[in-house]
Amino acid sequence: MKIKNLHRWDVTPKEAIEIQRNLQKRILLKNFSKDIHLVAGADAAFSTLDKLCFANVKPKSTLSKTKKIICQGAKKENLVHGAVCVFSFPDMELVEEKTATLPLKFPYIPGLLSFREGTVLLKCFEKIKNAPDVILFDGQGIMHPRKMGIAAHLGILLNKPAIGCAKSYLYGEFNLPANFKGAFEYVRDKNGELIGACLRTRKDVKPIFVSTGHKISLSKAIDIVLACTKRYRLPEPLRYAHRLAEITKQRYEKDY
DNA sequence: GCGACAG
DNA sequence: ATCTTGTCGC
Repeated sequence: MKIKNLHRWDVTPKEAIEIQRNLQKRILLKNFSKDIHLVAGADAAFSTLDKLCFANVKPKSTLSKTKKIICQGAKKENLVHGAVCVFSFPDMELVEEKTATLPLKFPYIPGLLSFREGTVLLKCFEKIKNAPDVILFDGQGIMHPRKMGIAAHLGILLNKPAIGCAKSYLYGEFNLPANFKGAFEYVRDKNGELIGACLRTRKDVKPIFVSTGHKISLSKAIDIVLACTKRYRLPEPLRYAHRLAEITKQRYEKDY
Protein backbone atom coordinates (compact mmCIF):
# COMPACT_ATOMS: atom_id res chain seq x y z
CA MET A 1 0.00 0.00 0.00
CA LYS A 2 1.03 3.60 -0.60
CA ILE A 3 1.68 5.84 2.38
CA LYS A 4 1.68 9.63 2.50
CA ASN A 5 4.82 11.13 3.96
CA LEU A 6 3.43 14.15 5.75
CA HIS A 7 5.77 14.47 8.74
CA ARG A 8 8.76 13.11 10.64
CA TRP A 9 8.45 10.42 13.29
CA ASP A 10 11.54 11.09 15.39
CA VAL A 11 9.90 13.89 17.29
CA THR A 12 9.48 15.14 20.84
CA PRO A 13 6.07 14.91 22.51
CA LYS A 14 5.69 18.65 22.05
CA GLU A 15 6.35 18.36 18.31
CA ALA A 16 4.00 15.39 18.11
CA ILE A 17 1.13 17.50 19.45
CA GLU A 18 1.91 20.16 16.85
CA ILE A 19 1.77 17.53 14.11
CA GLN A 20 -1.58 16.33 15.43
CA ARG A 21 -2.98 19.87 15.33
CA ASN A 22 -1.83 20.09 11.73
CA LEU A 23 -3.14 16.74 10.54
CA GLN A 24 -6.45 17.29 12.29
CA LYS A 25 -7.53 19.61 9.50
CA ARG A 26 -7.35 16.75 7.00
CA ILE A 27 -9.82 14.43 8.73
CA LEU A 28 -12.83 13.56 6.58
CA LEU A 29 -15.97 12.46 8.42
CA LYS A 30 -18.01 11.80 5.29
CA ASN A 31 -18.53 8.28 4.01
CA PHE A 32 -16.01 7.23 1.39
CA SER A 33 -16.58 3.52 1.81
CA LYS A 34 -18.52 2.04 -1.10
CA ASP A 35 -18.93 -1.70 -1.21
CA ILE A 36 -16.85 -3.30 1.50
CA HIS A 37 -15.10 -6.52 0.54
CA LEU A 38 -11.93 -6.33 2.62
CA VAL A 39 -11.49 -5.23 6.25
CA ALA A 40 -8.09 -4.88 7.91
CA GLY A 41 -7.09 -5.04 11.58
CA ALA A 42 -3.94 -3.47 13.02
CA ASP A 43 -2.33 -3.96 16.43
CA ALA A 44 1.06 -3.95 18.17
CA ALA A 45 2.89 -5.82 20.94
CA PHE A 46 5.92 -4.77 22.96
CA SER A 47 8.94 -6.53 24.36
CA THR A 48 11.88 -5.67 26.58
CA LEU A 49 14.88 -7.94 26.10
CA ASP A 50 18.11 -8.15 28.06
CA LYS A 51 20.78 -7.06 25.66
CA LEU A 52 23.94 -9.17 25.58
CA CYS A 53 27.00 -7.15 26.50
CA PHE A 54 30.58 -7.41 27.69
CA ALA A 55 31.68 -6.47 31.16
CA ASN A 56 34.96 -6.34 33.02
CA VAL A 57 35.47 -8.64 36.01
CA LYS A 58 37.68 -7.14 38.62
CA PRO A 59 40.58 -9.35 39.75
CA LYS A 60 40.60 -10.54 43.35
CA SER A 61 44.36 -10.47 43.49
CA THR A 62 46.59 -7.98 41.77
CA LEU A 63 48.32 -10.92 40.05
CA SER A 64 45.37 -11.95 37.84
CA LYS A 65 44.34 -9.88 34.89
CA THR A 66 41.01 -8.17 34.41
CA LYS A 67 38.75 -10.48 32.43
CA LYS A 68 36.03 -9.66 29.99
CA ILE A 69 32.94 -11.85 30.11
CA ILE A 70 29.58 -11.92 28.43
CA CYS A 71 26.80 -10.96 30.76
CA GLN A 72 23.18 -9.95 30.64
CA GLY A 73 21.05 -7.21 32.04
CA ALA A 74 23.26 -4.20 31.58
CA LYS A 75 21.14 -2.86 28.76
CA LYS A 76 17.54 -3.27 27.73
CA GLU A 77 16.33 -3.42 24.18
CA ASN A 78 12.78 -2.26 23.67
CA LEU A 79 11.02 -3.48 20.55
CA VAL A 80 7.62 -2.87 19.04
CA HIS A 81 6.06 -5.60 16.91
CA GLY A 82 3.32 -4.66 14.47
CA ALA A 83 0.73 -6.86 12.80
CA VAL A 84 -1.79 -6.12 10.07
CA CYS A 85 -4.27 -8.64 8.74
CA VAL A 86 -6.83 -8.42 5.96
CA PHE A 87 -10.14 -10.26 6.19
CA SER A 88 -12.90 -10.76 3.65
CA PHE A 89 -16.16 -9.00 4.52
CA PRO A 90 -18.58 -10.08 5.75
CA ASP A 91 -17.31 -13.67 5.66
CA MET A 92 -14.43 -12.90 8.01
CA GLU A 93 -11.90 -15.15 6.37
CA LEU A 94 -8.20 -14.37 6.43
CA VAL A 95 -6.87 -13.02 3.12
CA GLU A 96 -3.44 -11.65 4.01
CA GLU A 97 -1.20 -10.94 7.00
CA LYS A 98 2.02 -8.98 7.45
CA THR A 99 4.25 -8.17 10.43
CA ALA A 100 7.18 -5.89 11.21
CA THR A 101 9.46 -5.15 14.15
CA LEU A 102 11.29 -1.92 15.02
CA PRO A 103 13.19 -0.46 17.98
CA LEU A 104 10.77 1.39 20.25
CA LYS A 105 11.59 5.10 20.21
CA PHE A 106 8.64 6.89 21.73
CA PRO A 107 7.23 6.65 25.29
CA TYR A 108 3.63 5.86 26.11
CA ILE A 109 1.80 9.13 26.61
CA PRO A 110 -1.99 9.14 26.64
CA GLY A 111 -3.03 11.06 23.55
CA LEU A 112 0.17 10.34 21.62
CA LEU A 113 -0.23 6.62 21.02
CA SER A 114 0.19 6.86 17.26
CA PHE A 115 3.78 8.06 17.67
CA ARG A 116 4.57 4.89 19.62
CA GLU A 117 2.80 2.34 17.42
CA GLY A 118 2.32 4.18 14.14
CA THR A 119 5.72 3.64 12.52
CA VAL A 120 5.71 -0.13 12.80
CA LEU A 121 2.09 -0.40 11.67
CA LEU A 122 2.84 1.65 8.57
CA LYS A 123 5.74 -0.67 7.85
CA CYS A 124 3.23 -3.54 7.90
CA PHE A 125 0.83 -1.67 5.61
CA GLU A 126 3.71 -1.06 3.17
CA LYS A 127 3.90 -4.82 2.70
CA ILE A 128 0.15 -5.36 2.33
CA LYS A 129 -0.89 -6.08 -1.27
CA ASN A 130 -4.66 -6.49 -0.80
CA ALA A 131 -5.60 -2.90 -0.02
CA PRO A 132 -8.55 -3.04 2.44
CA ASP A 133 -11.72 -0.98 2.04
CA VAL A 134 -11.69 -0.07 5.72
CA ILE A 135 -9.21 -0.48 8.60
CA LEU A 136 -9.88 -1.20 12.29
CA PHE A 137 -7.39 0.16 14.82
CA ASP A 138 -6.92 -0.78 18.46
CA GLY A 139 -7.32 2.74 19.79
CA GLN A 140 -9.31 5.91 19.36
CA GLY A 141 -10.30 7.77 16.21
CA ILE A 142 -11.58 11.31 16.79
CA MET A 143 -12.68 10.37 20.33
CA HIS A 144 -9.51 12.10 21.46
CA PRO A 145 -8.62 15.48 23.05
CA ARG A 146 -7.33 16.78 19.70
CA LYS A 147 -9.51 14.54 17.51
CA MET A 148 -6.38 12.72 16.42
CA GLY A 149 -6.32 9.19 17.77
CA ILE A 150 -4.30 6.54 15.97
CA ALA A 151 -7.17 5.61 13.63
CA ALA A 152 -7.52 9.19 12.42
CA HIS A 153 -3.77 9.64 12.10
CA LEU A 154 -3.02 6.48 10.14
CA GLY A 155 -6.26 6.71 8.17
CA ILE A 156 -5.03 10.03 6.79
CA LEU A 157 -1.54 8.74 5.98
CA LEU A 158 -2.99 5.66 4.27
CA ASN A 159 -5.82 7.62 2.68
CA LYS A 160 -8.27 4.88 3.68
CA PRO A 161 -11.48 4.70 5.69
CA ALA A 162 -10.43 3.95 9.27
CA ILE A 163 -12.26 3.14 12.51
CA GLY A 164 -11.06 3.64 16.06
CA CYS A 165 -11.95 0.68 18.24
CA ALA A 166 -10.63 1.20 21.78
CA LYS A 167 -10.97 -1.20 24.70
CA SER A 168 -11.01 1.56 27.28
CA TYR A 169 -11.85 5.18 27.88
CA LEU A 170 -9.69 8.14 26.91
CA TYR A 171 -11.87 11.19 26.34
CA GLY A 172 -15.45 12.42 26.21
CA GLU A 173 -18.75 12.33 28.07
CA PHE A 174 -21.27 9.53 27.86
CA ASN A 175 -23.69 7.19 29.62
CA LEU A 176 -23.24 3.44 29.83
CA PRO A 177 -25.16 1.55 27.12
CA ALA A 178 -27.83 -1.03 28.00
CA ASN A 179 -26.71 -4.59 28.60
CA PHE A 180 -27.31 -6.27 25.24
CA LYS A 181 -25.30 -6.76 22.08
CA GLY A 182 -25.56 -3.76 19.78
CA ALA A 183 -26.64 -1.31 22.48
CA PHE A 184 -24.74 1.99 22.40
CA GLU A 185 -24.66 5.52 23.74
CA TYR A 186 -23.17 8.49 21.94
CA VAL A 187 -20.00 10.06 23.29
CA ARG A 188 -19.67 13.86 23.07
CA ASP A 189 -16.93 16.34 23.81
CA LYS A 190 -17.21 19.22 26.25
CA ASN A 191 -19.07 21.30 23.65
CA GLY A 192 -21.65 18.61 23.08
CA GLU A 193 -20.19 17.67 19.71
CA LEU A 194 -20.64 14.04 18.66
CA ILE A 195 -17.28 12.23 18.66
CA GLY A 196 -18.15 8.55 18.87
CA ALA A 197 -20.06 5.81 20.63
CA CYS A 198 -19.71 3.53 23.62
CA LEU A 199 -20.76 0.22 22.11
CA ARG A 200 -21.75 -3.07 23.74
CA THR A 201 -20.48 -5.84 21.46
CA ARG A 202 -21.63 -8.62 23.81
CA LYS A 203 -24.01 -9.03 26.70
CA ASP A 204 -22.41 -8.96 30.16
CA VAL A 205 -19.15 -7.58 28.79
CA LYS A 206 -17.50 -4.20 29.16
CA PRO A 207 -18.42 -1.96 26.19
CA ILE A 208 -15.85 -0.66 23.71
CA PHE A 209 -15.32 2.84 22.31
CA VAL A 210 -15.92 3.28 18.59
CA SER A 211 -15.17 6.45 16.68
CA THR A 212 -14.55 7.66 13.17
CA GLY A 213 -10.95 7.69 12.14
CA HIS A 214 -11.17 8.92 8.59
CA LYS A 215 -13.45 8.82 5.56
CA ILE A 216 -16.32 7.11 7.35
CA SER A 217 -19.44 8.06 9.30
CA LEU A 218 -20.04 7.00 12.88
CA SER A 219 -23.14 4.95 12.05
CA LYS A 220 -21.30 3.10 9.30
CA ALA A 221 -18.38 2.50 11.67
CA ILE A 222 -20.71 0.98 14.26
CA ASP A 223 -22.32 -1.24 11.61
CA ILE A 224 -18.95 -2.53 10.46
CA VAL A 225 -17.65 -3.17 13.96
CA LEU A 226 -20.77 -5.15 14.82
CA ALA A 227 -20.63 -7.06 11.54
CA CYS A 228 -17.02 -8.04 12.29
CA THR A 229 -17.81 -9.09 15.85
CA LYS A 230 -18.74 -12.73 16.26
CA ARG A 231 -18.36 -14.42 19.59
CA TYR A 232 -15.96 -12.12 21.38
CA ARG A 233 -15.77 -8.56 22.63
CA LEU A 234 -13.47 -7.37 19.86
CA PRO A 235 -14.01 -7.60 16.07
CA GLU A 236 -12.25 -10.58 14.48
CA PRO A 237 -9.62 -8.65 12.51
CA LEU A 238 -8.43 -6.95 15.71
CA ARG A 239 -8.35 -10.19 17.66
CA TYR A 240 -6.31 -11.79 14.93
CA ALA A 241 -3.91 -8.86 14.60
CA HIS A 242 -3.42 -8.88 18.36
CA ARG A 243 -2.56 -12.57 18.33
CA LEU A 244 -0.25 -12.16 15.33
CA ALA A 245 1.66 -9.33 16.99
CA GLU A 246 2.02 -11.47 20.13
CA ILE A 247 3.35 -14.42 18.10
CA THR A 248 5.84 -12.15 16.32
CA LYS A 249 7.05 -10.96 19.69
CA GLN A 250 7.49 -14.50 20.99
CA ARG A 251 9.54 -15.45 17.93
CA TYR A 252 11.93 -12.62 18.66
CA GLU A 253 12.27 -13.64 22.28
CA LYS A 254 12.97 -17.23 21.32
CA ASP A 255 15.54 -16.40 18.64
CA TYR A 256 17.28 -14.07 21.00
C1' DG B 1 -3.11 22.56 42.07
C1' DC B 2 -5.98 18.11 41.27
C1' DG B 3 -7.83 14.37 38.61
C1' DA B 4 -7.90 11.71 34.11
C1' DC B 5 -5.24 9.26 31.14
C1' DA B 6 -6.04 4.67 24.10
C1' DG B 7 -1.76 0.94 24.46
C1' DA C 1 1.19 -2.61 27.12
C1' DT C 2 3.41 -6.01 30.73
C1' DC C 3 3.97 -8.47 35.25
C1' DT C 4 1.09 -12.99 37.07
C1' DT C 5 -2.65 -17.39 40.24
C1' DG C 6 -6.57 -18.51 40.89
C1' DT C 7 -11.26 -18.67 39.75
C1' DC C 8 -16.14 -18.36 37.88
C1' DG C 9 -18.90 -20.17 34.12
C1' DC C 10 -20.39 -22.38 29.60
